[in-house]
Amino acid sequence: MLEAEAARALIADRALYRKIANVHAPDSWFLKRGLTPRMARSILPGLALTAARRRGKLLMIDTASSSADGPVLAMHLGMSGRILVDGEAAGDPLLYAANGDNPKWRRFGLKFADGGTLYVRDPRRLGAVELDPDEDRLGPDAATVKLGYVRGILERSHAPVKAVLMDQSRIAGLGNLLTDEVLFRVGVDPARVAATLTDDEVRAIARAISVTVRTLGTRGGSHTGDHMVARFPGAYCPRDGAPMLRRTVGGRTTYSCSAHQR
DNA sequence: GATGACCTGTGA
DNA sequence: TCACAGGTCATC
Repeated sequence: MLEAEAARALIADRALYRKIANVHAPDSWFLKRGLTPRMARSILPGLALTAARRRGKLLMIDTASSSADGPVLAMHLGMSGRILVDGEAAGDPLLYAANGDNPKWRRFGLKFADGGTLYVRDPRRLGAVELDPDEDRLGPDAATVKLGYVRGILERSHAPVKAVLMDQSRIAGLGNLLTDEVLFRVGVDPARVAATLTDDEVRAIARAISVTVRTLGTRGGSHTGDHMVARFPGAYCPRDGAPMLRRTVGGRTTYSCSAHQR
């Protein structure tokens, strides 16, 4: 989600009000929910980008012709995707992904009438492009969730707290690393059953979500390694020196401190 | 709600 | 050669 925000800012900064001349869509598998390369090539040229929005990890770019609004161009970066505008990427290098520039990793792109480009570079092909996405499949964005809402979803779930926080239909934007970071900061074990959290813990979590998203968000992305959670086998907690635990929680590799996360 | 598939580059 | 990383989706 932090990468998505960096990408959104890059697009807002550099790609708005530029008219699409051509569409590069060499990978039909990368287009989702019925969109085909042929459709993209017939619909998008002639439109200009008018706004760059984001909900969780989903990037949404509004388009318009001179006379009417066009479709919303939605892009998902998966875990290894990046946006490049005129060949330049936003944010820092990714932690778990290739950062080279093999042309075959360009899964989708727009060529602007002024000669510039916007590309999605995604080595692992887990990203996606679609038109007019259903935004409501996502919960409220993590940057704006309120205490009452967080309390509501936590107290009525018997899943591990980490699984609840990572569920995009409940809160949009918290991925594996960011969720570990939030729980590390508040000292809560990711495997705790959500409904058993105390009100103090729920408050701390709600607060940590917005603080963490904001403080890490100003530094480019959650894959940059700019974290307190030490994510490698045999690591020790940077806060108290206790051994870090490596487990699977909510279906994902999870690191937590054996001492201060309870 | 939990699990495995999807996909592919990386490093051992 | 193989385990592993991640977000999302279909399936149990």
